[in-house]
Amino acid sequence: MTKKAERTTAYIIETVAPIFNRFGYVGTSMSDLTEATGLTKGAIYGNFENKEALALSAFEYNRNQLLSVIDEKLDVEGTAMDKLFSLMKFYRQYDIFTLPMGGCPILNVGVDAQSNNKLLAAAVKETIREIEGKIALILENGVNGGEIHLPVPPLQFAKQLFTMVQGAIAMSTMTRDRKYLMNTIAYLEHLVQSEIKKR
Amino acid sequence: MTKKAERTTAYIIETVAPIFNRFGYVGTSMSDLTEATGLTKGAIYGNFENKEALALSAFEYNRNQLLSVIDEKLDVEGTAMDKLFSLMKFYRQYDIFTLPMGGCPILNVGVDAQSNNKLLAAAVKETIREIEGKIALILENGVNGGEIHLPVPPLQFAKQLFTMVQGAIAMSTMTRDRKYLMNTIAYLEHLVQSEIKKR
DNA sequence: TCTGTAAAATACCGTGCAGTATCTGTTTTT
DNA sequence: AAAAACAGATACTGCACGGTATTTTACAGA
Repeated sequence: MTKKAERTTAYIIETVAPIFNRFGYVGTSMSDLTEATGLTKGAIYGNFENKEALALSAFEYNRNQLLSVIDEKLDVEGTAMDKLFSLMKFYRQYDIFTLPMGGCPILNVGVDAQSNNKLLAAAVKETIREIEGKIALILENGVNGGEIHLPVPPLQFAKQLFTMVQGAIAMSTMTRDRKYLMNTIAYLEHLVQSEIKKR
Repeated sequence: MTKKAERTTAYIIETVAPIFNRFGYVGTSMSDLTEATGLTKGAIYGNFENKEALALSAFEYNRNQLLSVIDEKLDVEGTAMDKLFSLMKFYRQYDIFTLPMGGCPILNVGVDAQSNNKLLAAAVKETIREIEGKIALILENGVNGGEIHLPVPPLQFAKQLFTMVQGAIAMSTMTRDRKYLMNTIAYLEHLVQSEIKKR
């Protein structure tokens, strides 16, 4: 059986992660966290060195959730095109997916931490790199299999795709209008279909 | 001659605007502002009701700077295509343009204020609406003049364009890599050229 | 130059912050 | 079941926060 402290640590992280993501690093106080967890400061500081370490763990928790869903969506059976469409279908619902975690962790933490917390900012940067890499890999396999052709190198195309997706997320977040997400993904599906698929 | 207080108010706003934009509403303390301005709390609170009112004025100051540059770029002599390219050229340098104001005010405030400050969040939403409207107007004139054709209504096309631009801004900001901006704008120029220009 | 007023400086609230030393209760091990 | 180890609660620290009442200074109009 897992140790008591391990379970408490896990409980704290999953409770605290959406709060940090939603209100930001400076916008979240330790008393917000004791209130949400029902634990005292003693319990939290017994499991985490300080606020920054907790915030980092919280981001990593959200990030891991996101990365595993992306892996799952890209791991579907089929062609590179099937995988890409599977990912697009996921992003069409991205606002709903990220609702329980308090919004897009990449956007929220990426913007919030930019000037307030170098550690978090670096973690976001790395996460972006990873996602772009995953998409690029699919594209590369598609090219090598003779299934698709790209006007630019796979990684650059992946970056372009992800930039547009992230733009849609940003606009949907700021305006609270999910049409940005829907319309952008629809456009990207059209783009992928008509631009890179060999006929 | 302008009254003393008016000049002080203006001085406070322009000094404080980049700080609020950079560090966010909760991330900026009144003592940060007294330090930056060289004024005391008495001076600041004599000119602004409270921190929130000051933050709102600061955002409006940045927003107005941005909107007037956009107006200027869209007011160039020539066709709708000329105007669009003029705007794209501006966004290619957007990171440099926004450097003295502490980053993109739409992205920074839009994300930061989302859960911390309804007033600011609403102001951002309205600013987005205005910019989209300005772009849509150019597109509409281009369509009416028989210069361009659009696959969707002007406002929707404007929203799509702006979403991609904002995505590039977000990615450049988060990764501190301006290539996202360059590549995305290059793509958009190609898109505009090939998709909507009548030949 | 004098004087009334407007503007800015000062000194001070009360509160909430992150963090901690210590104590108590609970597991786990023997 | 007793001892040892660990987890969590309590109570507290010093400090920085936003905001304000009051005093001092600078300025404009006569």
